[in-house]
Amino acid sequence: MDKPREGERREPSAKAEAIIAGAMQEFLAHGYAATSMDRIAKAAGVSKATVYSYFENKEELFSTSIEQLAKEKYAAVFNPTGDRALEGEPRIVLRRILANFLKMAAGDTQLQDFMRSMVGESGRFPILAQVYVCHIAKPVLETITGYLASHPSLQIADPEATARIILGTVVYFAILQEVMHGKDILPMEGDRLVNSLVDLVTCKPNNLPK
Amino acid sequence: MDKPREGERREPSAKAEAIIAGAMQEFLAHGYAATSMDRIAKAAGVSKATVYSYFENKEELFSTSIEQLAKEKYAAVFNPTGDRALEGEPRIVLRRILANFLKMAAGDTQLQDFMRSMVGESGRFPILAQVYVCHIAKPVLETITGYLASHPSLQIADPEATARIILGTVVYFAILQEVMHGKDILPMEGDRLVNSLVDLVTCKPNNLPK
DNA sequence: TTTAGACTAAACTGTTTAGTATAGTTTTGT
DNA sequence: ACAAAACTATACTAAACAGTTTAGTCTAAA
Repeated sequence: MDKPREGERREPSAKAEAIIAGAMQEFLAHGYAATSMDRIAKAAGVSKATVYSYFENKEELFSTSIEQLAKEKYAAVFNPTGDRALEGEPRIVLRRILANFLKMAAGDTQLQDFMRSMVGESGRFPILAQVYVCHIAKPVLETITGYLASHPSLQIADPEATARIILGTVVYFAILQEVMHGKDILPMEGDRLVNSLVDLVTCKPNNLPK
Repeated sequence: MDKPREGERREPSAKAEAIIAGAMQEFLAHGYAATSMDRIAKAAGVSKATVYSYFENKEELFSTSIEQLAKEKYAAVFNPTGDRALEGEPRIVLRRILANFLKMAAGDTQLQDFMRSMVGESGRFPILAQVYVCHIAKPVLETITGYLASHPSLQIADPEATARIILGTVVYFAILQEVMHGKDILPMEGDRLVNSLVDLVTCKPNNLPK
């Protein structure tokens, strides 16, 4: 009659993983309020009682799922080019990293749904906002800031503010084009934006687009 | 027994306005799925039957409310300084407009909730995304682009891309600081960002912050 | 063979929902 | 003054919801 929760975590049980996977799918597709525990159980191929044996309630399952997704997406967006992604001529490195982010954002509908959930539920789930700020935005901004500051050839007056400009430009572009489906109405090549941005921050706007 | 809907719009009835106001309040506070029509009726000081006499169903009321709010917020954010906001030295004009936007975004919690709803519900309500793209993002980008292009002294190589950089920078800053409550963890003065941004796009990064 | 834990399907509780229907009350124009 | 139109309050239906409980199945170890 005893359930597997007592030791906090016994092992990354296959059932628990299936439940989280099903929960992610449903929460991302329908949002927190419109997703039922019955649907999650069905999507996970598991009984509802099993869901409740692994997770206290709907809120905990939601938080757990989205927090894990945050880790996955962070890793997926910022690792794929390997740890040597920062090697090379700064302007080329910047272009490659930013273009890669935009490519990911355009191709990964789960990432788009994740952005929607994060922003959309941040009011009712402040912990999600905190996870985003601390575990995604902060390390990314610090990485960019550090990179800009450690390359004097770039001549960045205020690396911290410049990091905000860089991240804001590409994230809002992804939101507008993909999340809000703006690319049909306001088309623009990601590379064009990235080139303009890199030219701007490296203070070398020496050519017209294309 | 006949209800006032037959002629599409009879007049901006006080009841209809009250219903929309109540709906906005509840939808912004709790999101679409978690808002009940009973609560909207109560918030509007109106019976539920009256709500259904003015609006077909929940979805229509939601769309109508958010679309109206989009108009109001667009006007509130981009008009308050008057039509002469674009007069004066370009760098000062840019600084004033961007700083004003950030001030609005920081002080208007309804605007923050509106951003949350727009992004959060854009997956389930594509029409909202369309309203945002066509009636907010597009005119704003065109205004900025036109301003940049019509001031050759600014030396903007690609005004269209630069407009995206400007808007993305300030909107994502507002999202990160206010919507996601990042200002407690990653504090930064809005003016510092605006100064860096304007220095960057006008190609005069001639001073360190403050 | 027994036993304990993990699991399932299904029923159940109490609440909430969208939307409708009804019957009575106020407002409005004439 | 009067009748139609607009409105309110309330009750209702049928469905869905979170969360619990029950009764029973499967598996692996003792």
